[in-house]
Amino acid sequence: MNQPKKKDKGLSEPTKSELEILQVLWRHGPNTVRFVNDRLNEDQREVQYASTLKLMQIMAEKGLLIRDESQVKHIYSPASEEYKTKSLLLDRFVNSLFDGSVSNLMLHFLNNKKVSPKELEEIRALLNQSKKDNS
Amino acid sequence: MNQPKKKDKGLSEPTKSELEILQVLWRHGPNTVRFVNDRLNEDQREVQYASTLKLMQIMAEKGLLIRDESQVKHIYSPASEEYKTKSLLLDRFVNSLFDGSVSNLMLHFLNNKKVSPKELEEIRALLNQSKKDNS
DNA sequence: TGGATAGTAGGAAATGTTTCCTACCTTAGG
DNA sequence: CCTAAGGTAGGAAACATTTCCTACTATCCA
Repeated sequence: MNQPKKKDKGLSEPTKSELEILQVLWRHGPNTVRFVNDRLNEDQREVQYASTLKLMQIMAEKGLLIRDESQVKHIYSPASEEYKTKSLLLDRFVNSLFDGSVSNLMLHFLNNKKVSPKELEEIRALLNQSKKDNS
Repeated sequence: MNQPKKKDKGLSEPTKSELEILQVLWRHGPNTVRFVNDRLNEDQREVQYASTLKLMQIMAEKGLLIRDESQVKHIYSPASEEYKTKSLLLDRFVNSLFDGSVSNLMLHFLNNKKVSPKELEEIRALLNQSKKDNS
């Protein structure tokens, strides 16, 4: 009865909808509910303002967002850094689907032609770069 | 009002719990509820038999599983191939978090030291292999 | 000042997911 | 034949997530 209550840090798992909101804030920086809602409606799907508001309020309670109430129009920002949140989600994902192994994931991609030659080349370049850095 | 109802193929998204069940069937092949439930309890977490049964029945209704009722102990098997389901999930994941780009994902990994040197080498080998195959 | 406009807050309800109680059915063994 | 053991089926209930109605408050400007 004490696991899901993580007011501690921004470590709780964002849900799908919550992730959409985080994406907007990551891309465009701290912003108002109005802004986020507009972005969602333009880029993703139709949502009522009140729905977005509610969700962002909940996220603030959960500790996923930080709210600046110093102005009438509250400003929300992600509580945890983008890369941390993504790492968390990525870890869970790779663990659950690919036995925690990124090379398994890559293997899957390669076997299923999910990667364009261009991307392949990019990845190869990345790896070479990291080899240099590490050596 | 007509999108989520996909009795068509096994194309609907498995939920987390559903995925656990699929994993068992992928690893061990078509099996009974009893077998799956035992596996879950051993490998993952405590679940009542009736819960697993219910979930697998629902999955059969949804079209995620196929049920062979010719015997008293029904045999369930995944309706869609492992790689197809994983591709679907992977696609959605990469799209939502990494702009649909695998190299973005790799970049994220590399930047955050989430890959061991050993894994790096494996991936590099995979890439080289695929280079050969394609040329 | 007063009304329109644009916010926030608080429920409540609709959905989606998961869990498991209970009833019933079939089969094997004594 | 009867019973125990082990299946399946059908709800109901507990959560979790999402949506949005409505009330209330602040601000702007005619």
